[in-house]
Amino acid sequence: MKIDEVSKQLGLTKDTLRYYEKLGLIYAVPKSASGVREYDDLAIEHIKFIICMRNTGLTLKQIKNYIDLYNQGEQTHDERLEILNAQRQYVIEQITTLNESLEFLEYKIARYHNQKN
Amino acid sequence: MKIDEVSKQLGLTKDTLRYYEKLGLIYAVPKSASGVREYDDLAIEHIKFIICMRNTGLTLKQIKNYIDLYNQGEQTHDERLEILNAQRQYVIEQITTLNESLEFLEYKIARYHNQKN
DNA sequence: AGTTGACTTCGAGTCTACTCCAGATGATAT
DNA sequence: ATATCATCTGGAGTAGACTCGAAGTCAACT
Repeated sequence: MKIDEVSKQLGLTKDTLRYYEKLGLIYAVPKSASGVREYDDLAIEHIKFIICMRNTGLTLKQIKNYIDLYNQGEQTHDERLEILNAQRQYVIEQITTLNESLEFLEYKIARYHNQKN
Repeated sequence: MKIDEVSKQLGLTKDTLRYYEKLGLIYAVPKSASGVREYDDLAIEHIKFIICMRNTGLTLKQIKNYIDLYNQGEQTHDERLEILNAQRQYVIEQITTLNESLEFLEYKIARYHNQKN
């Protein structure tokens, strides 16, 4: 798959895909002899992982850090587990906050329908 | 309440509180004769509203727009309702996305505990 | 009276995450 | 063969949300 198709499939712009690669977030994107990226399944999975982590609120720097740890191998196992656990906790908090905001929005909307605002 | 106490209570820095006011997000913060802010209950509620809207993913500009509409009175009723409804929908989507990310994180964490990674 | 500490304004600087542009190269269609 | 199109690199620019520093003011304590 070339960059345009990946872009459409994953919802990132082509610039963003190249930007992530430049930051070192995506390694091992195969390139043709003339330098054109040819994304394989591994690269796609890798990008999906980045999108997922980004959705949880990690910065690109933090994601890079995680990937670097991963590449350092077994010795960073515990540190990576800690990151995942912390992020899990953070996601739970975010969901709680969003549920509260949702309730508040629905309360407001109900009031709007009662012409009270 | 002076700015330092508000800052601690709401979790925004003093700079951020002044910044929001400068953007026109918080109006009517009473000031003492010498120009010191003295936040009252109305101002606090107002800031809590801003934090809540920000948590749903609205930009400060969008929040400002909503507040401006509000200040224009009854004639913007429908437009404001539309904004709230759209944001409600967006929050629901965010919760869905976060739940998916949570599942993925838990799957990863489980694998880590099985020594598979 | 002087010092301390919290407040003020204003403008500039920072960080994150893109986003865009220029100029070059290469593959494909007519 | 030439035109079109997508891709490439490198670097600059942008948007959003702060964050900081300088210089000044004011209230309260010693």
